[in-house]
Amino acid sequence: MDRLDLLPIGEVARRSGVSVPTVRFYEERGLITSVRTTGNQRRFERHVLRRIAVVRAGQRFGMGLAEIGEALATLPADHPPTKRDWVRMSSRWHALLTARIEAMERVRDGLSSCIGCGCLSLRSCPVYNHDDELAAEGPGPRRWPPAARDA
Amino acid sequence: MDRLDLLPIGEVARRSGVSVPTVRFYEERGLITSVRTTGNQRRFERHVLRRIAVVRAGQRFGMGLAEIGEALATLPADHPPTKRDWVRMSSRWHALLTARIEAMERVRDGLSSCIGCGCLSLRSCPVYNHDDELAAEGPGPRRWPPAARDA
DNA sequence: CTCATACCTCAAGTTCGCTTGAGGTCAAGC
DNA sequence: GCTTGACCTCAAGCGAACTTGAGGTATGAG
Repeated sequence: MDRLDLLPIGEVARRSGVSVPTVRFYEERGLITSVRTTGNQRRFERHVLRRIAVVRAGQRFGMGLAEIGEALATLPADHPPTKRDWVRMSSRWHALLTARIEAMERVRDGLSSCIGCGCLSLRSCPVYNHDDELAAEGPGPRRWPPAARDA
Repeated sequence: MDRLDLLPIGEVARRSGVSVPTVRFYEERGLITSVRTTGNQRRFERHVLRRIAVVRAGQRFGMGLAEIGEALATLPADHPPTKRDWVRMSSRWHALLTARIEAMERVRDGLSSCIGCGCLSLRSCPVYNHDDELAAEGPGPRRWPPAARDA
């Protein structure tokens, strides 16, 4: 059964630029899948490289693995995705990214105007008071952005 | 000694919108300071509210507390900062934010062109391969952005 | 057959930015 | 004097995204 065109984990790691434990970790999180050899070793299809590339790209957009996983779930897991699959997924990401960029721009410009007026301590300040639903997110680190609520 | 114009921790928390433990935590990290009453309770000067506002703003820019702390260190800790102090600090942040926004735009636009060519798995892909210094950051969570290395 | 890698699993550690809890003090009103 | 609520300290926990380590198996070259 051990097909030759399947990649062992070290190859996947090398080619995708992540570490071997990270590849296992991504599999554990369901972001990628593998089959096993008769000797219980993982073998990956080539298109997991694309999936890992998507994961890394998503992380650069400030997404968590869970969120990325949802996006990946819209792609076929068994066969390599078609161009249509990519276009669909990535256009959503494009919109999302644009929204986040705009949010950052608002904060940045708020910063300037705020400095102009010297109001940083006031409740009406756009920097101080940009989104006022405080805390209420439970423990764990605060990520940027807290959520994609704006736009 | 217990001055009246100093704020107890609960007031600081309420007015700044963070929790009481968080205020203590920020003090522990040196982001803010306090004096103690005869009964060992914290009392804060009013301008810590501004400092906390700066912390929250910085977090929205994707900065870590350490980085924010460095910025705050350029402000006077003892007396309320002057407008000049703010301008100096915030103009640096403005530049930094602009750089990050531009980086995100590059990634976003790379995403589009990438989809156009269907190359997401290739090493030459601008999304896949945007900054290639991989891993090598030790344990802990990956932050966004990994660093402000670009621009 | 032996040896060096590359792989396996499972458990525990790391950083960040907090929260939660236990157990105790302080301040003010009744 | 008593109770209530805000405060104190210290310790431990959490979620994210991994890394590191211990101890063992597979696979392929010599």
